[in-house]
Amino acid sequence: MLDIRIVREQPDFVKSRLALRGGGDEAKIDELLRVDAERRKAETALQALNAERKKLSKEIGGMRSRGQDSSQLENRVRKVGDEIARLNEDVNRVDTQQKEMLLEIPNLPHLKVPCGKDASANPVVRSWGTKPKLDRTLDHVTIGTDLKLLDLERASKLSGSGFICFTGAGARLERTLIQFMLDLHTREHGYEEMSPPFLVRRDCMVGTSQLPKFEADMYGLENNQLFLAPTAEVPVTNFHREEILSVDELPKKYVAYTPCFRREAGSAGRETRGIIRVHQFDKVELVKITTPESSFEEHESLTADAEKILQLLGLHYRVVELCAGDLGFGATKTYDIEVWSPGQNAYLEVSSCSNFADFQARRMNLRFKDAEGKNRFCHTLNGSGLALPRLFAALIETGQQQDGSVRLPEKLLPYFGAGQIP
RNA sequence: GGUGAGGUGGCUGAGUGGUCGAAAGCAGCGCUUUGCUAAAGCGCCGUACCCCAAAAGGGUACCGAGGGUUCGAAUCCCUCCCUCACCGCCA
Repeated sequence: MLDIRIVREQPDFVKSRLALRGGGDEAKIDELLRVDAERRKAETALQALNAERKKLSKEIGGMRSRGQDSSQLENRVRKVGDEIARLNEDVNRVDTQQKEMLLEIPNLPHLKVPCGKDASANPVVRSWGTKPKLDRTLDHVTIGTDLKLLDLERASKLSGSGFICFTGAGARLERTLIQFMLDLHTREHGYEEMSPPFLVRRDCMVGTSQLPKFEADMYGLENNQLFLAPTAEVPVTNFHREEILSVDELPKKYVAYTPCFRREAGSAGRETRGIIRVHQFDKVELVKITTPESSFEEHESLTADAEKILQLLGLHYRVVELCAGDLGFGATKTYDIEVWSPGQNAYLEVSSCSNFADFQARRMNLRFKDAEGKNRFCHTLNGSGLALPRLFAALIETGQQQDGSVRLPEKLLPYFGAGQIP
């Protein structure tokens, strides 16, 4: 949620920043300001009437206690009360309208974010390793099915298309990767492990800005008052919603493994083969809550923490910075980490590391008390560390051998108990 | 799922229709006293929003949330949310 004061004081700046996203949101600003002016006008009038009623009611109290007749005054105040009721409705209506509008406006891209319309304009920030030279290149579906690591046909028998069932060594590899990542982030990177609920309230989904705009992409239950979390970002970031944290407990660093549930309506296309885009997938997520002063620095280290996984697994990847037009709704700055998939002959996004600045914190009223004792909004960040199915795919595609087996990275040996499959 | 008890400031906790944004205590901040510590005394100490060019200042709202009754609601009524206890069911 944007700070209405900034919108009020620098509307042209806000509009020009929003325009960079290319979503047409800058057109909403004038209407928002009109509603804001209306709201403040109605509020001021209401407050004046409230002050009058308060004063007169006290007089009535005084007269009664002295045994005087106050009926004339009471009649007068009753009229004021009627007026208040009427104005109150106006204020509530306009206030709600303004809040709803604010919830639909995306975050401003950070000043240093590159301009560009879509993913093709995302600059590559760095890359690590090189594309492996393979004797043959099968894709993960073929490898996985041949070695009985996963069974997509039977999965669809259970849940329809877009679901994975890992089997045998595949299921073990999935579990191994989760454990490996959690251990690394907790032991080496200083994150606190959390195992949150997978179902979250509507308020939480609004807090991290999945709602109201993207309700169609979410799985809702209980008359849409409860949702299957599309990412651990939702329960973990909202863990401290409506709290005032003390400045010396920041930054908060959490890591959580959860399954993630997404409808991804209308996303059929090139990326849908195999396990690349599914309705349920596992993910280890990193979340930080920081001060405004340190969030960009923390963003860099969070991204590095996620990259470390790929480095230890010896998988080639690159990091791209999202241009303004490709930025997610709530993010002010984002790095995507893309692992190389020999089978797809493409880079696959396995992590999206974003700084939301105070955008989410405003929505969830998450604040901290600074050194001067003032309450200020926190900054929130998150990034996958990492998303499992695509990592799984890259891993078995990169490790595939001439004889049909898959060699696994050494680092997984103590976790997996074998250096290759089968 | 059933029954019951509750939700008041950072915390504890008073307050059942009027001058209550809310007693008191604790914690915190400042000052005085003091060789230091301790102790004591005095003072300060919520948040959001609105008005004002700004500051100073002023105002309104907030006692879980939203409605209602009333001239006036922390206090009475309704709905919802949450917490706790016991019972039932259950991995």
